[in-house]
Amino acid sequence: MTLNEISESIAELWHPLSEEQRALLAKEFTIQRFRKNEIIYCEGDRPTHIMCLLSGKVKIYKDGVGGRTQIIRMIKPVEYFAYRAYFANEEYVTAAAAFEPSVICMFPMNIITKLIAENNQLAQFFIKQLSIDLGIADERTVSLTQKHIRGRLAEALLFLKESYGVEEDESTLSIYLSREDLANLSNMTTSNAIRTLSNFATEKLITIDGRKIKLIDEDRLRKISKIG
Amino acid sequence: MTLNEISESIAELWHPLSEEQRALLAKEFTIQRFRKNEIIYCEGDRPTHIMCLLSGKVKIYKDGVGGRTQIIRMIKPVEYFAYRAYFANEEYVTAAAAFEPSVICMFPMNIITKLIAENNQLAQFFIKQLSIDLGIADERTVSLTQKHIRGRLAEALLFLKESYGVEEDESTLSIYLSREDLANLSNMTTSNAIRTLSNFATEKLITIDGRKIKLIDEDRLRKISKIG
DNA sequence: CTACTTTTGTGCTCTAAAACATAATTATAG
DNA sequence: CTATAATTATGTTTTAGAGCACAAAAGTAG
Repeated sequence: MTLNEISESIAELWHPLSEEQRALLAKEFTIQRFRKNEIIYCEGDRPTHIMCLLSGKVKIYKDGVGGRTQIIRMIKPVEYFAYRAYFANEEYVTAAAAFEPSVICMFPMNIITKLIAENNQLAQFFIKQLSIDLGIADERTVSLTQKHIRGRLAEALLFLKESYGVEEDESTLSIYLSREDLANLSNMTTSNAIRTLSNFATEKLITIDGRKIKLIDEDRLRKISKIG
Repeated sequence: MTLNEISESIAELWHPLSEEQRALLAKEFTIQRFRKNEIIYCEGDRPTHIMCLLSGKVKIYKDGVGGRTQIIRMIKPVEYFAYRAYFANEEYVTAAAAFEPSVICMFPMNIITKLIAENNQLAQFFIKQLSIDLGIADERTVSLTQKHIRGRLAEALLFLKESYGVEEDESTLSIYLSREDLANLSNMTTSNAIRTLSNFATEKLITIDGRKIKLIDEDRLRKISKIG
């Protein structure tokens, strides 16, 4: 990957910078590849780099009580992640892993902090991004605690379409998740994810072929998601 | 309240500013009083001011499906709130109300935005605050979805002590919540809050006298909260 | 003081979802 | 290719917690 290709991808971080600042950043970043299911960072680790997902798919998750895992959010290209803990001066409270082979660009956080101090537009980018994410987190708390299983699964399916899009047929989700990941995303047990998914298929809301999920009746899915 | 007293209170916003910037802010802020249970803003409202709670207690909450309410976070003096939606360029996704008579200082967000653009320390204050809040939201999501009722209630009681402190006896919570608010804070029905609370009393973890709650065995409460 | 509303407390019932059990199918490794 | 593990599928049981009913207590208003 050339520096040019990369600077295309990391636009939001890159654009606000002066030539000098870009030179500094260009000298310091590294690119790292992760295999399917490889862990990127763990809960309790000390954050050192901001990460930008160049290609692939990444989950941010948290292991809770009794071996259950909650997927907190999912990252798609070209999003930034892994910086919250550093700004809060904490260790990571979540973990991150790659769903699929992923390429990640890493910038040392101390450089980013320096650039933020010099460059107000960059500061504002982070303020906005954090604000958006906090709003999503608040919404999600209520969805996950109050909606019923069907509502939560419908929401998850629609979210996956929104985030990662569909294949050429316009309806097959581009992300292939295991039933377990789908369960961890929508706060239910794996067996309930399997059961509810096949109920949705029986009701002709979706079709399933292994991990391929095709959304057939989005309107009704939306309704199910909404009423909970 | 004199400007001096106020500038004491709103330190985090005030300190980073230059004389000129302080003058601007001093000209523009307003003070507003809210009665017990009065609504401060609603979901769907357009945000215009950042608020700083000078005295009193405020809840940020969200009404979900089927008439259930979730308390998302609680504000104590002297904390800032109500700014997230503006930064994200959204309407409020939550509502806010006063638990008790509260005094709130309001600054127009367009002034704050201007000050942020000029003053990098102020930008960094918001980056840090948002980062901390996002971490709390992530933790909370997992607690609320995975812990059992007893764990969630124990967590809520400990949180209330942490946030609002205790009275002179060193163990009575300074905040007097209705059972319903306690339920909405810990994601359960009112009857389960009542029941679980009186179980805790029977087990000598707490004593209850109306809305006065005294924490007796904090260690065990912590254990109950931890194991879920 | 009396009437009315809201909050708290307790018992009982019901149900959504977890837990468990067991196949069948599909990957993965040796 | 075979053995082993992981994932998916389905049926059954169990249970945590919601829902409902009702009474007592405490606020609030007229």
